[in-house]
Amino acid sequence: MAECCTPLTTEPLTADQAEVLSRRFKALGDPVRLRLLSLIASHEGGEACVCELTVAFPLSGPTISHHLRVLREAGLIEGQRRGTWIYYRVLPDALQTLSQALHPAAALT
Amino acid sequence: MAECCTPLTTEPLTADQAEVLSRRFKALGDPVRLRLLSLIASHEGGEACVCELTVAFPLSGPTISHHLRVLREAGLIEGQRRGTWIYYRVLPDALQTLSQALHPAAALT
DNA sequence: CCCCTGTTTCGATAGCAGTCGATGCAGACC
DNA sequence: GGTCTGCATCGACTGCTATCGAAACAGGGG
Repeated sequence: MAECCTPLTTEPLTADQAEVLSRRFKALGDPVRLRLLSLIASHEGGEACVCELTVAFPLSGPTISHHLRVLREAGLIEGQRRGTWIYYRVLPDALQTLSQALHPAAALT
Repeated sequence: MAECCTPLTTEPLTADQAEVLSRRFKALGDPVRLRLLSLIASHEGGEACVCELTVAFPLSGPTISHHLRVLREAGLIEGQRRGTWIYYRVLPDALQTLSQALHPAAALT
């Protein structure tokens, strides 16, 4: 699974580690997805309904659904159906993994 | 310039902030670029020559040069010519900005 | 049971991104 | 000065991606 908690600044990434990380960073490499993630994460209760997300952008429903799927398949969010609506929630571990990977590791003497 | 030191988990990103951040994340969304960045950052002295980077991948010189340009234009690295060789160095502030943006902000009560 | 709403999936299209070979440019060395 | 090496840029090709409208699917309510 190539888990990586070591900052990429301390030692070179292996090809496998880079593959895993880049997959997630690529998911963040779109302004719409970044705002979707931010909307979900900062929403009350840590989760948001797709209907709330859709109205926040001048984009069609399928497009929002597509971006949510990209985020979901990158392991950054997960969805849960409750009755009529589907609620999305951020997976904090994924964010932390990325945040740690980018940590400048200023401790390099 | 839409600087953002607030984690995207605490409040929704504006469109401008998302534009700036996504530009950098997109640059990280490729395994080759991620490994290039890691190679540069973890290299002795914090900088690496292009010639060392090129031989680390089964890719052509122009392709490596292209990826370095993407990283450079994203503000993640900078290059400096010294004699025959060009040395690239990581800009730590950029990494820290991204790392902070992704911080899970577990402090949300 | 049928419809209505919310969400995803499908198919198509236009634009972007990764890769290469060829070429150009800047220093170094003879 | 000519040439050789290191690196960047150019032009082209291929594959991926963002977006949409149309259609399918899932629950809820009449």
